[in-house]
Amino acid sequence: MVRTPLTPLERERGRYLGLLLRQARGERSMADVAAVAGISAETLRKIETGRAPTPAFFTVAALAGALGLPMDELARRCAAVTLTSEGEGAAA
Amino acid sequence: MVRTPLTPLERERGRYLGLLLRQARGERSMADVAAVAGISAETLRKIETGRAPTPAFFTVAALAGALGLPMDELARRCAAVTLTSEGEGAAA
DNA sequence: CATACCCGTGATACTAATACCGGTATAAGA
DNA sequence: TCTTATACCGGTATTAGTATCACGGGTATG
Repeated sequence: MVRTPLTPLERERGRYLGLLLRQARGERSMADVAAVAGISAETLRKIETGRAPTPAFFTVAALAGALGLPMDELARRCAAVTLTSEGEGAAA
Repeated sequence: MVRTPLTPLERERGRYLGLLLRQARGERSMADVAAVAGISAETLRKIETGRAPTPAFFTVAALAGALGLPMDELARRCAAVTLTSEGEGAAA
């Protein structure tokens, strides 16, 4: 095993990141936000649904910019998920 | 071509990101910072030298935390590289 | 000289991100 | 009903990140 597979906790953290991004997107369409961020709508959908739990730094940066979200805020809240290590709620 | 290869500009941006991280590391050793961030020293080396130009979001988040750097600052300065699109200096 | 770090590079292994395609489902509107 | 728009899902293709191993150079210390 050379590259460690993502742990369930990392996947949970990715789902939570996607949830935050989706909430920030609000009423705007995926295609719109993806176009502004310069990524494909498919990729945005995968990130929002947590199927791409560890997206690239600049991908998140572009999304955060398009959504008006501070990245440190995102990272902090996702880190909280990792610390609590609940696994089910991922909310609050 | 399904996944777009990294453009020279994206690689340049990655080199600049690595430069910023290296500057922030200062006198500390790679092994120390990598251990604190929870990644391997080899990976940190690749990121700092720009051989991994688009690291994962949480990887950068862990490094930023270990180095006391704000991620928004990092993203902003790297975005400036992309905008100016110089390609050689990558400094200042 | 030997030992031990620290950094750099290359090769290798394996997983994951990104993108495109087709299909499906749902809701709104003519 | 038919069309359109949006989003979800599966598969597929390709590139890239992450980790380990091995080797080399540099520096410092015994």
